[in-house]
Amino acid sequence: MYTRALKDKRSKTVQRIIEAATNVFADVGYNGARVDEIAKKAGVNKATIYYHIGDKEALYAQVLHDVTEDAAERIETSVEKATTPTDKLKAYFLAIAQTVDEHPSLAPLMMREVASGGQNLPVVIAEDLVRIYAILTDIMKEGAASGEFVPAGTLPVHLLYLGPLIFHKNLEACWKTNPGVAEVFARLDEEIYRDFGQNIEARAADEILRLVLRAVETNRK
Amino acid sequence: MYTRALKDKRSKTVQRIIEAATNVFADVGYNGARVDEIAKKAGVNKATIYYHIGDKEALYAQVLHDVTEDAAERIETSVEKATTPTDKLKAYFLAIAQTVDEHPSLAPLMMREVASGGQNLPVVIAEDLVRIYAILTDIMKEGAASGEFVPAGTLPVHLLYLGPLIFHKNLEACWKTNPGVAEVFARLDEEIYRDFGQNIEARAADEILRLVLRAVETNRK
Amino acid sequence: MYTRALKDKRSKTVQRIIEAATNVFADVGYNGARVDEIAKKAGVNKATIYYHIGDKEALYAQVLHDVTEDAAERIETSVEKATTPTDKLKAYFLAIAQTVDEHPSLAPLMMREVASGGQNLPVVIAEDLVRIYAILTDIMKEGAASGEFVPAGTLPVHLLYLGPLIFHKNLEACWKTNPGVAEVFARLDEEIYRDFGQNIEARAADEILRLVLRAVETNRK
Amino acid sequence: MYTRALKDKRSKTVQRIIEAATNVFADVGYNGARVDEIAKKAGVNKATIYYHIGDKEALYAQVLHDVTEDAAERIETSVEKATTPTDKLKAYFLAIAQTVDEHPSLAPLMMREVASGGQNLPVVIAEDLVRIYAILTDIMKEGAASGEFVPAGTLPVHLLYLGPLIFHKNLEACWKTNPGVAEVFARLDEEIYRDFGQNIEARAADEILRLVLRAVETNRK
DNA sequence: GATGAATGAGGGTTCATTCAT
DNA sequence: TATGAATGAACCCTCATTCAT
Repeated sequence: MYTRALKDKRSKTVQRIIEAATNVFADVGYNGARVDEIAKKAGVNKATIYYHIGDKEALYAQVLHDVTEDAAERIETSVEKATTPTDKLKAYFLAIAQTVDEHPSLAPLMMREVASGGQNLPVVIAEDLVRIYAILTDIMKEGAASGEFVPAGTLPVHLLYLGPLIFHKNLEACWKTNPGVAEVFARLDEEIYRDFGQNIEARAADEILRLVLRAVETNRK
Repeated sequence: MYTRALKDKRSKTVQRIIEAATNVFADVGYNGARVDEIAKKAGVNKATIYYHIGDKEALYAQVLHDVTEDAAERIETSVEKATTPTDKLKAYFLAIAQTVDEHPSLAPLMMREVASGGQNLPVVIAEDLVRIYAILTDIMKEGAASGEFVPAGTLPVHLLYLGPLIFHKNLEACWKTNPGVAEVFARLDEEIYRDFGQNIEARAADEILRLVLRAVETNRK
Repeated sequence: MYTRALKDKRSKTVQRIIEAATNVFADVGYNGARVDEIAKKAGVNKATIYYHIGDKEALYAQVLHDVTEDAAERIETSVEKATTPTDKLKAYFLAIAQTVDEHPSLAPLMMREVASGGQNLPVVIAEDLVRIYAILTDIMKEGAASGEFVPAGTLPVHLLYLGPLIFHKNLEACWKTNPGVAEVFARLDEEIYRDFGQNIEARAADEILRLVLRAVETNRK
Repeated sequence: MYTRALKDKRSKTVQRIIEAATNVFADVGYNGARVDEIAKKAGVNKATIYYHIGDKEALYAQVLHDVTEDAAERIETSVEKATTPTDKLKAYFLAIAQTVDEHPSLAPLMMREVASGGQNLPVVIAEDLVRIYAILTDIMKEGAASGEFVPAGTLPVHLLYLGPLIFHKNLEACWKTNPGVAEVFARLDEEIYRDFGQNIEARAADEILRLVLRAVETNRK
């Protein structure tokens, strides 16, 4: 909406910087990221980043805000369209999954941020997260009131879906990146595939969603 | 057992180094950690670390291995004592929770490692993880065979518990560390406490366990 | 020629770095050289060296290349002007002597490089040396064919002049530098001076040239 | 003689240290040598070296002295057996060649020492060298007096043989060590071998000797 | 608006040397 | 006599940041 407009008004240079920074931060985290590399990937001089955006921390904040804001908007829109608590909950989770899918940088970014105790987390981002969190709080209250859901805290439920999802996303990267580890996990993959009788990567999000709904809903399938 | 004996045989110096390194890595991750600081916290010269253990990477491996090996042993022992699949699953999860509780560094360490795609993950650690993973595979197969569990992949179930647990552990740190973020989340906390009518921190692990069991068991309470 | 032009286009900073590096490498060799000292002597920050040139090895390569390239060009030009094999041979040797004279760093640099088995010798330099070597090969063939020279391998003849020349150049430095050694050699110097009836330093190159020509030429004087 | 006796009296430990040090210094020079590596190759603890011999510099002096002393003795013995100046000169050169052959470390050691202006050269060594040098001075005087030799300075003649010899010895190492350089020089080797019609390595010392004698003798073959 | 050049402040690692045992 | 442990002092290199142009 208005934030979108703001983003579109950004100059080509700034856009390229943000994009490059997003990728680099996602790949190697805040501490691992090099301003040099971001500048190179953006095709601009290092000093240009300082001119347009500011220091490394400001750049990081910008990158995080871009994606959390997007997530908040998408979730709000999705949930509004649903009617029953169950449908709203599904919409909430699916919107999260979609965001994570479309922003491959989000998963590692979040994990790292959480892992570091939010040291580099700007307040703007926290507000985005609160906005998202509030939506689920409403859904859970409504579901518990109607008897559709087991009474459960917002945070546990949120994490029950987000935790496995993010972990799984990052594990895929682990398997692809680290040859030594990949080799060791190879045996497991076979078993996993056999368990599901199909490709685990494609099914993982669905499977997690199924389990979380079983945990929350009173009505068993 | 024998690994414990090995650990106990370590010299005072090595013990102090490992301990300091564990804390520093947990606090700021691999990239953020400074060998200088680890040495200082251990009360030894920087070169002493290189003499006894090796470079930064070797030190990291040692730290990770110490805790994953411990976890693997604890889980194996716990699960062996249980009989039914449900009890075994509970034992499995509780042993994980205990390990995470006793090693406050484990949660951030794991998140960061996963977030970075296992870039710094030594193969020794991967083997520990495989060992753990194999235990759950057996439990899930047994439970599905006896009809006690819904058929479910090992990985989703593992992550369904570990994901929320680790996330929650780290979030506690976030709340305590970051003043800006803490303030924003303050409102949420109130609601959460009201939902449960008690201290969330104490209940979180239990609540997650309850939900995961609901997700997996056919006979839900 | 064109390489000269290239060198002249170098910025003041780069020129100062190369110059300082040349001196330091010549004084203490590759292993003994300290990047810090080179930076200090060049009057630039250490990082500036890395910005403009690269790591220590690249700097060394640049320094060596500068002088070997110069030598190759000078020798080629000199030899082209001569006609008979004997004159060409003299021109070849004199050009070498001139280069060694004008680049006081060359002698120690070469000895050290040869002494270390060419461990730090970049391929670019090797190519310069081959270029030089090829010239002598032609001269020797021509001289042997015309009957002016004894048949002799290129390498022995090259070394027959270069070896004593370089050794002598470095020995001068020994005498000047090391007080203990100088004292011991003092007696010898007296005898040497008496043998020649004049200053050895001034005559050394000439004397070596005379002997080498006697060794190679069929026609005795 | 008496020095030999001294050497034989050295304990096994000291012998092993000296031997290891000789090899290491020859391979990588004084600056490149690591006390750690010498200790390892000698199979003793690093501190043992300090206990028995002293610091790195003392160790270096010991190593150099061992070999120069040996050379001086060998040359004296050889030359004493010869009668004519020509035979004495040959004996002198051959004894040098033998020493260099039997102590593969000597060539690089000398080059490096000379290259560094004798910075690390202990006075004991200088005395050995003077002793050697004095022998040649006598031979040259006798030969010039008898008319067998062209009048020539001791130093030029000494270097005329030693220079090419040492250079050639080290170049062999260059060719074997550095793959990049070896490749470039490959073409030359072919030509050299063709020139001689046989293996250059085996003939090099002979060829150099032949040329030096041609340079010095009045009666050239 | 954009950049090439330059740098201060470390970062990880190495190494000759010492010392208690 | 011999050693494992420990260290201070560097060493090479990197990187976020600034500034003149």
